[in-house]
Amino acid sequence: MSESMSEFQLEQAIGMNVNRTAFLMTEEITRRFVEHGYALSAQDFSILFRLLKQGPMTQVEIATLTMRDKTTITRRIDGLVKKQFVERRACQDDRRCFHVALTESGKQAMAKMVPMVADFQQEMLSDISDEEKVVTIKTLKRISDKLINLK
Amino acid sequence: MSESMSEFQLEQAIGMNVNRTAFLMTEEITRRFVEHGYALSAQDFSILFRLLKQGPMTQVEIATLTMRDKTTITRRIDGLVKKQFVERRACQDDRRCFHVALTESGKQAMAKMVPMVADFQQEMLSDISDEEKVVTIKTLKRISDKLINLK
DNA sequence: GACAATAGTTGCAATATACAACCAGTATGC
DNA sequence: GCATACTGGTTGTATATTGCAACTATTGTC
Repeated sequence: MSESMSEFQLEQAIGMNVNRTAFLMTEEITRRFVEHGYALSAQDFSILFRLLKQGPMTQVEIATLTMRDKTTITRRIDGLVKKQFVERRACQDDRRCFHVALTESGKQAMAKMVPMVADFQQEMLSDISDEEKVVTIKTLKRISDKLINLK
Repeated sequence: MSESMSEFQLEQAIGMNVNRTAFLMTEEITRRFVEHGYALSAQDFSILFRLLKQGPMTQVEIATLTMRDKTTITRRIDGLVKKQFVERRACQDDRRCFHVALTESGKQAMAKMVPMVADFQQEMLSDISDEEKVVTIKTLKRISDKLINLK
């Protein structure tokens, strides 16, 4: 069942490679954001990106998608509001919630940042064949799906 | 050169999948550590694993391998010393540095944890073919190598 | 021997996070 | 239609992780 302890190699381990790559990609894209005048975390970018693609959503929806506690999202949205990337709009039919939506300046910022991210990712994959990309993404998805099912 | 903004899909993006998978794997393995009575972060495990495989090393060496500031490592090692997983041994030939080494109880803990991690990773990859595993790890390595060269 | 470099620590601040407790509003059951 | 449960969001608080600046002690270089 289990590999023996002496056989287990960290360098060949999927976990170590996934973590390392995630760390380095996040670091580099954050560096590029800063370089272009956007002080934004990769996490915040992914929230903005979802708002761009899927339109306004409530904080609980964002919390579910990003797998964070809703209190964490309250404070992240506070930060994004302060940076004027998003605004909270009252829901029409439910006075408890907001629709968090990109502002005009948020949209303009995304028009700069999305191509930066797309270029960055293409750059990272430049010498990887299409088939290898597909396999890699499929494998990562299967692992994360499996982990979500465990919860 | 760049994909247009409207074409860029987060779900197909390597960055998003790498991050998500890293987050979920880290969360799950940490949960399993706790479940077995080891309150240890995945980061700390990787330090212990390196000490197990490569033997004692200085804090600066650990900082380089884990890509953290040496002050961060000072405090992580403080924590591992407090948990009695490692000890600082004076270097013979250089009175500035320590060799950080696994203690006996650290080795015993690793004898439990390494199979847990190995099993976990095998479990995650159980329905992935060998070839797909190889491709995935190779792709991740190429990306992280590329990012390290950027620095 | 003076000066630069290195290993490690400490003070400090920033960031990220979640849990508990709470408020306000909505939905359900009877 | 009222009591109760549930839901969306906020605030207080605590914890963890991290790095920079500044420092000490030691070693290496010229």
